[in-house]
Amino acid sequence: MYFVEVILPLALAKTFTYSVSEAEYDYIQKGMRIAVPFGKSKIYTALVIDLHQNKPALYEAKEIHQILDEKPIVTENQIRHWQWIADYYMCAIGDVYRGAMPTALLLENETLITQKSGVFVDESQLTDEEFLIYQALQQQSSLRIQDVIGILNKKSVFPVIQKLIDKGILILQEEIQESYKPKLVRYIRLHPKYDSDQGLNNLLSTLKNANKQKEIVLAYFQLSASEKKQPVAVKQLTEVSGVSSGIVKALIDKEVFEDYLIQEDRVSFTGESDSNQLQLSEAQQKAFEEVKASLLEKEVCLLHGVTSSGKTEIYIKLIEDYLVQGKQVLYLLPEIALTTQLVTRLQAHFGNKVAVFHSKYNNNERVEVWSQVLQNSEKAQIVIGARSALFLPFSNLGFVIVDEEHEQTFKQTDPAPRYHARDASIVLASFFKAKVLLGSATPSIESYYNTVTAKYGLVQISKRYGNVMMPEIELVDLKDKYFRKRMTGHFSDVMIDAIAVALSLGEQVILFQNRRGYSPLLECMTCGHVPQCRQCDVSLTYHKHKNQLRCHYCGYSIAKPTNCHSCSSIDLTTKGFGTEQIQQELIQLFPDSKIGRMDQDTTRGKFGFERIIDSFKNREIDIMVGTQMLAKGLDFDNVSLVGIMNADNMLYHPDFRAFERSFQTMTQVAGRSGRSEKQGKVIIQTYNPNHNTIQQVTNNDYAGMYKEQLYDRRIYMYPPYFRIIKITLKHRDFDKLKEGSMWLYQVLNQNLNIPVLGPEEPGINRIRNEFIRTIMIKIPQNLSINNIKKTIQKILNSFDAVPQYRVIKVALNVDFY
DNA sequence: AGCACGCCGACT
DNA sequence: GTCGGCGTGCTC
Repeated sequence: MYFVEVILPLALAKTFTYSVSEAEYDYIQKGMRIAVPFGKSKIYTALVIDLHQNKPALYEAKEIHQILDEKPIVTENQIRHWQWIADYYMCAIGDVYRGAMPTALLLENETLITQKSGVFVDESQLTDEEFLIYQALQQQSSLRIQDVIGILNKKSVFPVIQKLIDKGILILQEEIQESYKPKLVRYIRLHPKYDSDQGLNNLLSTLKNANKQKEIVLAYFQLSASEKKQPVAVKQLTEVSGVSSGIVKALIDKEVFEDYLIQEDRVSFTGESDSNQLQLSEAQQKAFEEVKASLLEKEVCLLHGVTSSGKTEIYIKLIEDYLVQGKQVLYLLPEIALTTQLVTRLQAHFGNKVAVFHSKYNNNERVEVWSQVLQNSEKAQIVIGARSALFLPFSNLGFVIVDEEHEQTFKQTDPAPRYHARDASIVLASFFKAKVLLGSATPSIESYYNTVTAKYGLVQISKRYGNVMMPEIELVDLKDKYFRKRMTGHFSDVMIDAIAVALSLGEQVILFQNRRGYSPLLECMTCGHVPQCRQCDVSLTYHKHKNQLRCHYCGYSIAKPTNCHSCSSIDLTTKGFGTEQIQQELIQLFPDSKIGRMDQDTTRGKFGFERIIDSFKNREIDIMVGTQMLAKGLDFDNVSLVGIMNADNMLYHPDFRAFERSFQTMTQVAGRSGRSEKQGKVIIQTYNPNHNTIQQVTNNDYAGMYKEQLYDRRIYMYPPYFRIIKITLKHRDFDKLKEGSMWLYQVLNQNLNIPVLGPEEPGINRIRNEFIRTIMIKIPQNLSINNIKKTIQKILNSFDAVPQYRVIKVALNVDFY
């Protein structure tokens, strides 16, 4: 009796046991995928994590369906890492497995319905519905369940299908197919019979009367000569010669050419690495050596360098060191939008050793990077990616860089696993005894605290690269400006003058407004009614360009109403403002300038972001208006002015990190200003010019911000002194949710003996028709987090055992960000 | 998580 | 009478 232990891509805490034959047992290795039947009709891609001979006592193990791999595609270190993530972030290992694998490697079955062959069918014996299915099968050989639902126009199609099976007309087939298809490129070469000179002469004479064909042959010779014996692709040939592929085909038929296929990487980069030695500035060189020294002693080092201090060059130097040792390097970025810039820079040094992995890559591309990393291939020595890149099958990881370490996008919030890529990568690195470098101009309070307690090393750069000065920051008091009527729309006179000066000098301007859309609200002037989302507890946002109202939580949209839904008044007005309105106002103020906008609405699609960035870099745009997307590590060399339209809406978020984040965002946006020969300028419009955080931004006072925030965190019991677990409960029934969350709160509070807060109704208390309550648990640093998690898990299990409450959806967020 | 089974209201 | 609503329980 032989068995395998597998994990399934489902939110189930357990592993499952299947039986295998002796031959299969000998063949299968840990880390291979197998297809297994699960439940009545499903087939899932399971991952083998163990092989054994212990027959389960309580149930009969099913047999596996098929083996999908020839070699393991998941390493033991990965499984160990996934297990750590599941334990630490309190989710099922199946959640991690599903989130970690490229979807193309995780196939489910599809039930196909086909007609039983050689059976006589008496059509008069069929009901109308049965006849419809039968008829459809005369057109196509097989139907999917989804197709049948369409044909019958109803959901419960299984009874009908079952009857047809009983009548012996249909059979069901379970299909599971690899969806990864290697990319094949068609190449062409001269037929061997023309290899000799004699053959060549023959060839030219046979083509004497075929001009087009002769052109192609000549183009072929040209290409094969210039490409230094490189194979010639058909596509290339038709492009160069300008002749249609039909003529190529004619020549293949004539046996002048022969074609062949080569499997090609979708994700390869052409381009040579320059052998130029990267020259570090004195400050960079010093930082580089300090980081190296620090990493000799500690596993993790924080590189705190002000904006534009040239951290990337230091990373590159460090990467070189690890590549020399033959190690793999993982470079994590908060935003996939930033990868293009970085990839270009890294390729200039490392050529084809750079691979990219992120969620905007399509399935096939992701599978290719996965297998290159697995094979420790030359092409994937350096992997750049967003947080999910940390799930790749590294075998020889030596160095991890987490750039813009403070960014909250490193923490996954919605589907489980709710992991923090920075923290999870530190654990991953420890499995390989690899080193980690965190980089930021505005480190998170947590990471900086870890350097103060000497857990991490710390290296600082306080000067910008090339001795560029830090920008000069000017505050504009909005209260005063409105009082003295010096405002035009949302622009103060100071801001308008500064923009005009910058434009007149041919310099570019960035304006930051942390809210997209035209204006958040549409309000009725007669009755005060504000249109709300039907499914969520939020007001709809007005988007002028599309003339519609949209919900930013669920995407629901309606056309802009002409009169109030409540009182039918036509006197509607807009309140507040977003990027779109700023853009409109700018067009009025600076009609001769080109104005661009960068936010979620304008950067959709795979290259949306790059397009906008490129046109700004190429100076096709004079003024760029954008949300915090602008704050993330982009380098522009002609921006002399940065304007922050309203600093206050950031400061007053109901969140313990609001001040830290405001400081980070403003400092990062401000950092986009400044050029080599001239000090940059930043103008911040605010109602609170004396606010501590605003002052800290103005004085570039990270230490002051850190000290003040740390004090608050201790007083109010937040990280780094306390770990936070946030529990979110959701249900459509308001009263049931209220009761259930109160029950859970009370039981947690009685059993934990640590601060438990809530159950709280969040500011937005309904999304997609579900009401929401949250409970926060604060765990002091000196207590065992494992024991507390065990207790929480037990309490959640008993919550689930209460019949009224089990329908309430519960989500756990460990280290809530 | 999905999915089937099973028990109740509203309709061809 | 059926269709489909969702509460319940299980999946190796």
